[in-house]
Amino acid sequence: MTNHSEKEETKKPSLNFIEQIIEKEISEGKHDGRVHTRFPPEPNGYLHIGHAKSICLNFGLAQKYNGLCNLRFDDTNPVKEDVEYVDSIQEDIKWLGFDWGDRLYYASDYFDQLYDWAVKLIKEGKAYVDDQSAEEISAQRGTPSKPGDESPYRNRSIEENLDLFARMKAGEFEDGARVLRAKVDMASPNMQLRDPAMYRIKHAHHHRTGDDWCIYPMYDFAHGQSDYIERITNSICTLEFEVHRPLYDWYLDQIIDTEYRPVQTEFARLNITYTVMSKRKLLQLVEAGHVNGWDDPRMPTISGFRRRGYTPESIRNFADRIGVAKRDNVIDVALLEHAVREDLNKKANRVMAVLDPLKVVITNYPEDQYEELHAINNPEDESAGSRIIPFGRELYIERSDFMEDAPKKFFRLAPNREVRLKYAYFIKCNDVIKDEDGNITELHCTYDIDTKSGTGTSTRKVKGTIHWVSIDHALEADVRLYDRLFLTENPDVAEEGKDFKSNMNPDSLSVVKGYVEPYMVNAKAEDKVQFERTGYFCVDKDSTAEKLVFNRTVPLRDSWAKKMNK
RNA sequence: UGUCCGAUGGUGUAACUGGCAACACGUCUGAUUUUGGUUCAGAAGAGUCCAGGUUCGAGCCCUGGUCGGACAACCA
Repeated sequence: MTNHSEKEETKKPSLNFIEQIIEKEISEGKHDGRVHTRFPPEPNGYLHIGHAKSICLNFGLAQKYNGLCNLRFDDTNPVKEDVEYVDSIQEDIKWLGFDWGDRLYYASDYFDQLYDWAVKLIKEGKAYVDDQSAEEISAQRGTPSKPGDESPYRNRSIEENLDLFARMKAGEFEDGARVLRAKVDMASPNMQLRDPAMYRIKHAHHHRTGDDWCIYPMYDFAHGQSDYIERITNSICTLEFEVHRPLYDWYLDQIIDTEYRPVQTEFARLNITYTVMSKRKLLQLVEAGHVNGWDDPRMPTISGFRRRGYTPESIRNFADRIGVAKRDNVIDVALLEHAVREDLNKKANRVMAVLDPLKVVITNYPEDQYEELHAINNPEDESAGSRIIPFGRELYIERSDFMEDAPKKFFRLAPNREVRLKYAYFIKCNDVIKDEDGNITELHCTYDIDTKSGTGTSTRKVKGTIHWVSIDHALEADVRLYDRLFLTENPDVAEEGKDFKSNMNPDSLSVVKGYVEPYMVNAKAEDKVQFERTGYFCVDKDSTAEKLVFNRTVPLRDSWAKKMNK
């Protein structure tokens, strides 16, 4: 055995810091070697690519270490939550390729247990009912550098607290009239520990428990306990919950009577250039009509990416590559685009489509004659097979593939220059026809019958190959050309008095009428193709037999355009 | 002004109990190509926030700074 291969075998795959923690726990026999994670969305919006990172992390860890991952809706605030979101979230996770088996849970499943634990805390003198308003409590909380003041209700008798809390539950009080607070430490340097609210009164209809409750637990009083109930080993969340961890542990300390205890670990959330990533901001875009719903292909939501033509594999690969760490990060959107191109290059059939048509008449091709040409569906995948393309006297080519005063390096069509029509013949441009305003309306070309594709009869070579469609056979299609939603790398940096919306790209969507080869007649929603030399496209759900609709997923890399810009 | 967290090429992530800073994206060359795509070959780009210390040896350990982030909803 060579030294080299020995090294290969012994080289450990690099682990992210959470995997290191887990492997250490396993080696120490913690949790009996179990790994059980959970993905805990609040059903108050659609999932975005940042959630995809968390989903891939939590479900991925469970897969890797032979464990389980639960789906748990964190539904403790009925005024913001809705079944629409419960449904879309499940659909998106499944689409991404993950499965929670029969472990679909809701924090609201635990409301009775949570209530009992709250009563227990009251009985132990560790919780009290506060009659003050939210404003008063807030005023007493102090600041990060100044300790808070204790509530005048902090030392009520246990009996009175028990009575008041029962009456809160019974609906005797109005929203906001009272709140149950944990008695921790108003002088704690950690603001989260300054007697945090455990329960608040909300006479609101809950999407699952209906009108059973009019008091609802806060996130902090529900989350750790839910983890505990589900026997979660690793409770993984984003960095902003780091300061909550002492409270997470404090609540657990009050209720735990086993050796087992869940551990919270935090990682940095995902940011992407030219994108905003908060549900609040995305909701604003939807509600203000800046986009057409949560699944608008310009949205960084999972449903938006799905409609845009991204594959689950590409998103999972992306999540893999960005890694997991604790420092703030901004991922270049080019990495995401690379991930889709890489996947689609292998999977998407090639098809010819002209998006900005220029008519070409092949003057030496007989009128009313047509022929069928043979085309490869995917040069990267032989099993994709081949198809037939109709060719005739009148064609469309891309306007950008013709230049009247072409530089030497322009390998496309120009007066007296020759190009190959992909899968067809060489053509030479003889005449440029213009209207009275000088706009080019038509090209007259001649073709060379000896250059037919695949015959090998041509001895000449030509530098460029362009795509085309036969006018008589092409199908008309609406093609939606999507571009980035924001003009600046960090949309949150805005001028004085303005917000992220001032950085929106006014041209993030343009719809053009294009022509595609007849092969696409039976295209179904979410079908993905590459329009040869243009980009990857996906059939939109708005598409019908009468009117095809395509969304541009991502353009092809274009080194020519790059050169032209210099 | 308190507590907690973080700092490695342009970006992101690695570097096992200290041992010549690696991989990916991006950028740039060149080759191949019936997609100016793909593929292939190659290049440039950091000496690891700063200052001390421990050590034969520090990105990793210690001390002190600097900078950045999080925390003051009856949101999650």
